[in-house]
Amino acid sequence: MPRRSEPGKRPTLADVAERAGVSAMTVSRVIAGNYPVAPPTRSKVLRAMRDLDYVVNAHARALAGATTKTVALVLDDATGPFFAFIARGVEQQAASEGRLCLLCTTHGDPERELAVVELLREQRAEAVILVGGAQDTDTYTERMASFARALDKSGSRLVLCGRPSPGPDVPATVVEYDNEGGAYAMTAYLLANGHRRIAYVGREPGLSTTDERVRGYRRAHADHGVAVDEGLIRPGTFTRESGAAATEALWDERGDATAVFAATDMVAAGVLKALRGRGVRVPEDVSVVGFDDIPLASDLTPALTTVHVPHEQLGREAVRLALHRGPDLDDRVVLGTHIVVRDSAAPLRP
Amino acid sequence: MPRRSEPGKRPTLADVAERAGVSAMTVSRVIAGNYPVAPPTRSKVLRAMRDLDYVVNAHARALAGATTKTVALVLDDATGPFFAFIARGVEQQAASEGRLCLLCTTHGDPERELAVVELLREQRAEAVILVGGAQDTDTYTERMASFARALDKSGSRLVLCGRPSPGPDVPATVVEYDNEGGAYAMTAYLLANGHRRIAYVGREPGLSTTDERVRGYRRAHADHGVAVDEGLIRPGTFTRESGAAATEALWDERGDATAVFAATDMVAAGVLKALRGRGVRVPEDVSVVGFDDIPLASDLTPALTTVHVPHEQLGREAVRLALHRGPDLDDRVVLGTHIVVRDSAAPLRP
DNA sequence: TGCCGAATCGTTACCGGAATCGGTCGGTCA
DNA sequence: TGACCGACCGATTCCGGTAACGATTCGGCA
Repeated sequence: MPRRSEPGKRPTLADVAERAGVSAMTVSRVIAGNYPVAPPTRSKVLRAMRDLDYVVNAHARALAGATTKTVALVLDDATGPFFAFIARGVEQQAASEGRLCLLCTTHGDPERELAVVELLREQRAEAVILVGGAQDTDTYTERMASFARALDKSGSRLVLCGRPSPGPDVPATVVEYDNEGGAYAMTAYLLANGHRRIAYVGREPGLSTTDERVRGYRRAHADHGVAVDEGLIRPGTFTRESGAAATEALWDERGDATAVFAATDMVAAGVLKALRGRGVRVPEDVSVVGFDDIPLASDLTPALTTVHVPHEQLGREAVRLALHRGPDLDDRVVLGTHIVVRDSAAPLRP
Repeated sequence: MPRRSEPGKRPTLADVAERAGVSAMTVSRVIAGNYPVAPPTRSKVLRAMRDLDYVVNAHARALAGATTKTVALVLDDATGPFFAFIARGVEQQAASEGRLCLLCTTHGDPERELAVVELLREQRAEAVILVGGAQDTDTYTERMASFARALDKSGSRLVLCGRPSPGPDVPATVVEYDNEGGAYAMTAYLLANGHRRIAYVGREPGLSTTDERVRGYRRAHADHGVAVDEGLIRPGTFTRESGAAATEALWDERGDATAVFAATDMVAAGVLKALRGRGVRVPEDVSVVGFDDIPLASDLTPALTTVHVPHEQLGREAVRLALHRGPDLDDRVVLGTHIVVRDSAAPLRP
């Protein structure tokens, strides 16, 4: 028998069905829209739905076998310089595919990352998108592989976004961008402008991102027949302070670099600050370039020449690939990067 | 009879129960932990859960009457200058209260906002947090009231964050910050520094935020016995370009302002750029101040003196208030603002 | 007139947990 | 010694949908 609508409760399918004088199944079909329902019946149902202010229960629907229509985005910290752009890409693509987006943060804590993944297993999200963040590479691969398998068992797809692939035979999707190519192009640009002593500032040890960028830096040197001066590759973290400190140290030690390739735009901001403090003019005396193309880059003085990373597209692709997977679609995509020329780099002056 | 665990399926409560040799209810109690279970029984159950790699189904749980443990955050655009900070506050507080966070964006489109609210009604989110964004004030109040009532019927609480209250008798929670007070303090600061002709740049018509700030601006003038020169209050939107354009127009028309109060930091960036273009020195010739205290503020040259808005706390309070409501807790909270003195404002020089 | 298939709609059986209810068992207290 | 209490556990029902299958109606056509 159809459940009568008690006053305090939210209306259910059965309530709508009763009011419309049809069965619950018919109401369900009207909502789904993928099954023929006679027009008069349909309008009766729609009317009842409106009268009762009925809304489906997403959880009941999810439980009954339909998909959850949910993707989850996991990032270090929502306030990171470019996470917002990835989030926008993810949210937009998710919305356009009729999905809702769950947001979690880990603050770079692997333990919390694990807890979050467990939480998302409970949620049965269709995709779990892990974004960026520093990784200790020794356990990274197996951690990701374990996440991928666990999520797979719960019916979710793991997507690694801007993170290295955990290797083959792991049920995960990877969306990366061309770190090496970007660094190569930028280094080649500086070399073509006559620079020969190009410092690389902010090499964070054990971070694949850094390794790839340095690889591009080296390859560009090799292709231009220029030997890399190892003393110009300076370690550091991806912060403004680190960029400033590394620059101070470099100039204290030797002041002969004519260009500085900062590991990130944030590092470049620190580099610029340190150089300004020393009275070094940019780009007249020294050229400075960055990587990422965050909004800050165009706000700096001088506006920063940098490598553009398609953050928003990264997020979009992550959702797209996770949702429609097939034999024709690849499990790994590498998005292109390109340099953006602004005012902080100039040809070498004799 | 307990359902036997078919190979392909995810394990359920019944599977765990069967393996542990107890009833499903007992397993449920072990998980909930709020009901006595004999230690041997408990460990048997825990073991079975581990063996089967069991995870609860959040949707089944939500359906069975427990709460959804979910809050929803709705904002214009994740890449806005301070939305990320609100998002961080919301996510952190949600996480610390054991809730998951749904993220939706509207791109300032009221129609999409409505669609999003409907979607969230289906999700039965415990709280729906609407953040900032431009509002056409004529229909705003009734729209919010309608949202509040609709969500209330679906068991969700509407939270307006940084938005004006829709009035009493509406089942909504409001978390605001002191726009008028911040503008008052900043204007008073400039007046105390000897400035008498203080331009207000970026009054966006029909936006309550603007109205409140201008009110503080006026009140400070009145309290200091200084007449407001209406010609110094300039309209505009909250963008860099608008700030630059308004400054150009103002200086073309009259160049006698000794200080500029920009409606937002972003506007201030435009003001600074326009002044720099005209060779006007900041703060030697003209003082410039902003509102919001976004990261950009400290990156500008000179670093911007501005009004700090506690964005992160705003998000945190939104979740906190929505979750534990009671007769002792208020439905409306106004967070304080305060000025942050940096380098862009100086005493008036004779 | 009678058969057949398409169009519609209802019935039944879950989905995976939580809550209610009731019952067993060991021990306390008068 | 018997009433009573609290810890502990299981059967049952319900939550609000969906999928699969069955039933019914009706027009076309032989």
